Amino acid sequence: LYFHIDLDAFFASVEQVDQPELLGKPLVVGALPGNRGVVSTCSYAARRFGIHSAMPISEAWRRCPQAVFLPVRMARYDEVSRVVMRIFESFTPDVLQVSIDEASLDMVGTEALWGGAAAAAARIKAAILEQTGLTISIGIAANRYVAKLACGLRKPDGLVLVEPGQEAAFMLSLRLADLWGAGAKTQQRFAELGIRTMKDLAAYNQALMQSLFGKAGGQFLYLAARGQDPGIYGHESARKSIGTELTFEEDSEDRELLEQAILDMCQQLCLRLFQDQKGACGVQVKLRYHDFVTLTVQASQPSVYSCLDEICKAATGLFHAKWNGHAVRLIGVSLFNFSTEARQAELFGGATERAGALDKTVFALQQRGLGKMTRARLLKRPSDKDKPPAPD
DNA sequence: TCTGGGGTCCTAGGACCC
DNA sequence: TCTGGGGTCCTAGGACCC
Repeated sequence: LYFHIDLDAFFASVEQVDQPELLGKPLVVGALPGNRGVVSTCSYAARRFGIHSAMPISEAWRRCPQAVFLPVRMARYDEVSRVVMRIFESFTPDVLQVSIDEASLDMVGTEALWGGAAAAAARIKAAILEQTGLTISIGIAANRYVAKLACGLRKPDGLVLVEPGQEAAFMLSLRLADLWGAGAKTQQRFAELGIRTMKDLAAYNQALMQSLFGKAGGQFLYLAARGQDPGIYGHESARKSIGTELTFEEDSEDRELLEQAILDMCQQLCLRLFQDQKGACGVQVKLRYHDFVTLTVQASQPSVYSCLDEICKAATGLFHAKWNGHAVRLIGVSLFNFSTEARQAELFGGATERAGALDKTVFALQQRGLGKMTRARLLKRPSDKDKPPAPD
């Protein structure tokens, strides 16, 4: 059997563990009121006001001004997440981490150790609560997909077991809106096609489904509707891209400011690349205008970008190739096509020695938390780049 | 004061090659 | 009295999830 485990209102719950006086209160973790942004997670008390994840923070504020609003402390949640995953691993060696707050456990063969499914689930819940103060919800089923859906059914602190052989019947008991993998657009298509229930959906054969929703999409829906695992967590694959993006508090058409944002983001990404000892052959820039129209441009080359400067140049060039001069709401940069033979020597010191040396200085400073490069220094080239940045 | 930031995967269309 | 056809690679956009 598979156990799908989900931490309840994770970010909000961590804040409540760290600040017990917040327990039971409406708590919203995400953007701060007055800023652009959305709710990341909120406590169950906040949900009673109609607040939910991805809601604009202004709307959350309107619904419950007396709520406590806290910023996202991702480093802290990562830390707690690692503790939780380690506890899961004490119950079975086969833990598939799905996200920061979810995991899928293969519990086959652990009966002798932990007893039946219900007993094992109780032990896991107790261990997590005791060691972290957090509650979890667990779904148990013969495949990972059904286990995941079962997990979402009763929260918080839930436990739902789907008896093997009952997968198809279980699916029929769900609402169409609960079908994981069919989001807003697909739900709209369902409505247009007159599909209103899981039963309606399960009536479609595979060929018809694929003609309507594409090869992969149709296959997914066909299997999911029957409670067969469409393979959502199939291959444990390495990360394929890293990226960062920024929504400005006010839309901007200031060229220097936009370029500066790109340079800052390239620097962040380079640091991560450096820490991971990877090289990237591809750069992508993303732009969002005031009207939310979003576009992307990318470029890739046969070999790895060899230094911060090269990545910045590529990103800035892509930006100018796309930007129409209108006010920009968001800029993003990401790197992809990681080189398999990423050699750090080539990456940060080889061909372009000076730039490489500069990069190293920047990274060394950042890693020691000793301040940042100034804007001017990042912007100025090439006369400035021979000198290492002053450490103040 | 509408609409974050981190990702993954799929698809359609054009370029290019044989 | 034309303009095949298949395969692969790349790019941009989009759907979806946490």
